[in-house]
Amino acid sequence: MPVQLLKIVKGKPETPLPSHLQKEDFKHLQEGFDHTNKYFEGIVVVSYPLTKLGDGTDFFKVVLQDMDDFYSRINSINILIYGKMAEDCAKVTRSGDTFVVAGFKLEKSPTAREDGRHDCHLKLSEEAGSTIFVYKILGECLNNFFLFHDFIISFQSVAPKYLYTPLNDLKDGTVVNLYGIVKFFKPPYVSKGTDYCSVVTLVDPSNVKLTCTLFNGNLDALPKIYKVGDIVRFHRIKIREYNGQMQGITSGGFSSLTFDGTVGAPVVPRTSSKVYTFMDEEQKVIEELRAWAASNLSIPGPAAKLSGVQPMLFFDLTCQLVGKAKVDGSSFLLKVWDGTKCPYPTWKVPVEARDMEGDKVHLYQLRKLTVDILVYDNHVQLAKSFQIGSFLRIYSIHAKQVSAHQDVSHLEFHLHGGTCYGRGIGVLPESNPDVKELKAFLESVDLADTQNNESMSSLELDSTFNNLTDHELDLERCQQLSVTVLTDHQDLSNTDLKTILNSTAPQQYRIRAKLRTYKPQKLYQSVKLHCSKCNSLSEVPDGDNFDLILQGSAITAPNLELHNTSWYDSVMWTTQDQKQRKIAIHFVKHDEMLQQPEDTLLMIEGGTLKEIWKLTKRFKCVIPVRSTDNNLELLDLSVPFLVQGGTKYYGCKQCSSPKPMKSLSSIAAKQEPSWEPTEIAQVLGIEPLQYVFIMKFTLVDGTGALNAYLFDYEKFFQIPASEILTNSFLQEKMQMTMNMLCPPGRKLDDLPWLECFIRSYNVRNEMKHQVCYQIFDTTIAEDVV
DNA sequence: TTAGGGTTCG
Repeated sequence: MPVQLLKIVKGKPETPLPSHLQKEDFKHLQEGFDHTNKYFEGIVVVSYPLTKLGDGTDFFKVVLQDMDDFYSRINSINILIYGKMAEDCAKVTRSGDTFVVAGFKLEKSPTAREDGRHDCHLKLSEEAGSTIFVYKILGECLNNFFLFHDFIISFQSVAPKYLYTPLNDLKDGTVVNLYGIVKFFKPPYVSKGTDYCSVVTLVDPSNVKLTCTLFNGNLDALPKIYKVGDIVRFHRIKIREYNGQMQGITSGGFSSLTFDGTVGAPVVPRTSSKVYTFMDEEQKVIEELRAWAASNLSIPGPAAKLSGVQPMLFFDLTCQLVGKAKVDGSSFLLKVWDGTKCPYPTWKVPVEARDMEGDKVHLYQLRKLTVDILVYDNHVQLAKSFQIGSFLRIYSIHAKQVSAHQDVSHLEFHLHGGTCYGRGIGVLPESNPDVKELKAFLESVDLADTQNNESMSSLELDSTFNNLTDHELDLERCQQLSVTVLTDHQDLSNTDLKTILNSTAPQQYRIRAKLRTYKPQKLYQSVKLHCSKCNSLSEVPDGDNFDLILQGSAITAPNLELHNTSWYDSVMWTTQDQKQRKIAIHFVKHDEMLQQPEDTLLMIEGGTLKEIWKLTKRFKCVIPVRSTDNNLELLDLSVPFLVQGGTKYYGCKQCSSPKPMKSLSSIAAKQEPSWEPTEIAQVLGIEPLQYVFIMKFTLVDGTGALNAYLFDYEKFFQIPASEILTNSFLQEKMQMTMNMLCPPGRKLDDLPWLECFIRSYNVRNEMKHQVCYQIFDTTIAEDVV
């Protein structure tokens, strides 16, 4: 058994507690100390039966022993728990469990003299805002997605088991516990009664659906479902027959946990419950449901960005709230952004400046990127309550195309009244992976960029326009200044193209010319892979090929003898579909411990493209592998040897000599493995290919025309070629840049000037000799991109 | 009690 397991068994949970909580020493559990944001941790040495106090309140008492000072004369303290928290806690607590308690009230213990324990006791209840984390003795660990599978599978939990009913086995009039995958949901909305309501349709591997209607006066008590495909666990849901079908409805004591449904994502429950059980079975069930869903349900892909909005359709948007304003009695304005630019003109809802809530400077800075979403009727009350800066997911926004005066149409965003099709709004916590991604993206958005480029993509219906549009102003500017700048050789003077064409190669020139046309016009076709060793260029393989090779490699089952080595932990499961595909994931360890998901490199056998893609959202690096008799190995070099973030890294077939995966263990053993692609490539014997833009510019200056090649990793467009294929924002940025260099439909006179360095060189083969030109040491002017 | 899934008044 690996050594790190003992660390957990001996009562040292590795789980990250909420970061604001600080550990409190046993000896500091005294009156006069401030225990706000403090927690105490101890082992349950005695637990008394659950009882009722005179007023009917449930009461549960345990004794916690301080493990930091085990041999002190006084090292235990009474913990008194009241109400529902007592009931919940009593169900799961056993001697030997570790308790972490926070938000407690400290009082003098009247029984200290008799029981010889601490002279204070701690009182906890849900009403007082207390929190209890219960760690089971056998290595269960809240929040820890790794959960040391092989360890847990070999032990049975000591806690009482809940029974879960499959959805095809529900009976009218019963109260049951169940699991399900969210097939449809309405985010909580204000009902016409006194409560919030959320409607959730679940499905499970029995392929039976169940629609549940959930009510609660407390928004937080309803399941925290963020997207279709999430997995829920409901406890104590009442089953009734309605219109000939089974229906779920909240009953007293209803509680829920929600999990991300993505294969390989951390199994972290989302819940507002202060106490909940979370055992080895949960981990397994969630993983099984994820695997079943991945092969049997079609879970929608990533949601649209504003840059990808389709007119006349409905879409879900993950965004940040920048401003809000009342409009009238039945509608309310949310001003939001997601860092991308909507390619269509969008409306601005006229509101009085004094009614607009939000940071004025921020609203102004983001004015070109924010969109106005008007929400109606039942959504108004909820919308009013949102904090500026919070992250929202707005479900089923209507992108309505409206033709206004002079046939100029614009897009309006409405969240219509009602809850059809899950129409609604939810707040996402900052811990949500989509929010983390969005936040990082928003921070990377350079506002100066969009201010200049704004006019290229849309004519805002904005009263700030004067006689000249920004577009015209830009053109005027371009006619005088160059849209490119030189990064070196400033002393060189210009040479006209005719002189260059009449000269011998090789030479270098500074030129001033206009871009008459360029190839390829479809910019994504300009991205190639380059091997700096053999200087070969190749096309970027498409996903279909990747998928085919993955399917081929999935035919061979993972070799169990290669599982769980000193440097990685392995998990394996079988898909429930007809293919019965076996998937194995090997999580690489560092210093015998698993790292946080965002730092983790994993290897996957038998996964599909979709599964690999999902894993890359959560984990730092994913390497598709296959097993042979003795080793884990890379697949064919037609597929990436590494997927990191959104980028697929390929190796040169000609120059690489792939080594078995165990070569990676040398990086894993390093002080702080950074998992740099170049380093990974090196130990795996891979000569990495670099993404590069290859374009042909036809340049003219009135004296002649020549074709010059652009060979650019990043410098010219200031966009990494490696990211362009997966980042729609960068694609849009590049398209805008090209539109600026070579505005479509313009006469030659109206084109902007480009200052460039070009070098001439000879290309000779048996048949002919040719002089070619390449652009170098040139970049797009800062105020253009 | 409320809602009981299946796009819109604006």
